[in-house]
Amino acid sequence: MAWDRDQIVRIALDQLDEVGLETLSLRKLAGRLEVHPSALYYHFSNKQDLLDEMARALVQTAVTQTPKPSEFTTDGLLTHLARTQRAAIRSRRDGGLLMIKARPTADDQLEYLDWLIERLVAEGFSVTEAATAFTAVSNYAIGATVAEQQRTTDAPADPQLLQQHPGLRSIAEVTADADATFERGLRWLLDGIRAKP
Amino acid sequence: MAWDRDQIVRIALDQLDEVGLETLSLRKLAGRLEVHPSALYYHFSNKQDLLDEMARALVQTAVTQTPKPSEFTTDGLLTHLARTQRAAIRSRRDGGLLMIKARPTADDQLEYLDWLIERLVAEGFSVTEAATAFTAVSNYAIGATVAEQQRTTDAPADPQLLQQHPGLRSIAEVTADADATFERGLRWLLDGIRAKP
DNA sequence: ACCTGAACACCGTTCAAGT
DNA sequence: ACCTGAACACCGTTCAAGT
Repeated sequence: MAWDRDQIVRIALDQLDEVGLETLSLRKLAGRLEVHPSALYYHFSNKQDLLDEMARALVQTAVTQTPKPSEFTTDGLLTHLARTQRAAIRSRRDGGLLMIKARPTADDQLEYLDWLIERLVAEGFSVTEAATAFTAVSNYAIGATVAEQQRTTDAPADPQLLQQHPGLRSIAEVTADADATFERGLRWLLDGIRAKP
Repeated sequence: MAWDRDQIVRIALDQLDEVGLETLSLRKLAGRLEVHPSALYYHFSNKQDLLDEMARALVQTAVTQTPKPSEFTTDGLLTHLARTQRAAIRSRRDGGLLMIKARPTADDQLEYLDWLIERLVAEGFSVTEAATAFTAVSNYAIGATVAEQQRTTDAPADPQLLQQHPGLRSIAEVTADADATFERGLRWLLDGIRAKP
């Protein structure tokens, strides 16, 4: 059996789902491939290179799988962007940490990015506004989804703390519905963007 | 010389600034303290415990140092929240990664949180709205600042890619002014929150 | 209370060599 | 082209023991 990059990335993503990013190691991955650890350095220049490829795979499948906006309005486009980022992160355990630690530059993501900014400009944005809006929405989506994902990974909040801090309790109650919280914040941001100035 | 937790945390934060989170190790920290690695386990139950304490220190000094809002309006309160999160992250190398990997529960941060939600309710928010707004602003601030910080850590984008992708180029140009990008996205979000519904 | 010393079970990475 | 095998310089953590 001779492995190639894509196969190794797929199996590395399986390992990620099972053990998490912290415990993901080249040595264990090599063990699963029934190959010596050093063999991985034929396919990847180092661990970071593998992580970059894994993140690229997440984004790529999220871009293709998230339903395209039915209308190319500002709202439709930016909502699609946000949901795509969220889907990419949620598709794997520790997907958020992976996306943060990996360098960007997924090739088809760049096409998507160019296309989206171009369409925003067609909707009446200046290039600067379009790029700023893209950045804001993307950062919101990633921030919200990473927090949401960490919440499932971390231990639940101490009940006694919840008792003592009504603010914390109300946040815990609200964020229990991750979808609604994400969408509401997104809508607020989009409302502001639509109003500009 | 006998160390205590606070001293060790301070020196660990210095080490973080010098070597980054990836290369921060208990062994090197022990070396700097002129102590055997195992000695750290007298003060901290494990590495995560130390990281939690480091994150707590970041947030604590950011909360005390960020100028309090002059007016307790919705805008003033939430802007203060966002800038505090950003200041905490930016205060140290890889501060964003640290805050994401650390469990929350800084004690005075909880007081601040309760106070802020209470004040938002006094401004006419329902508890659910206040908690959702808090979450949205906090997630935006963290997402934006982590991205901003990674940008300084990672290698700059390949000039050839910038040439080929006008969308990417416009984003690079916009995010070069990190302050302006952060503040503009924040204002959009706050505009949407103020408009509710 | 605070630390030493030794040990255990791991890591990522390099490099020469094999087929 | 794809991998082995050995080695290097590291990790976090445990535990008995010292002072």
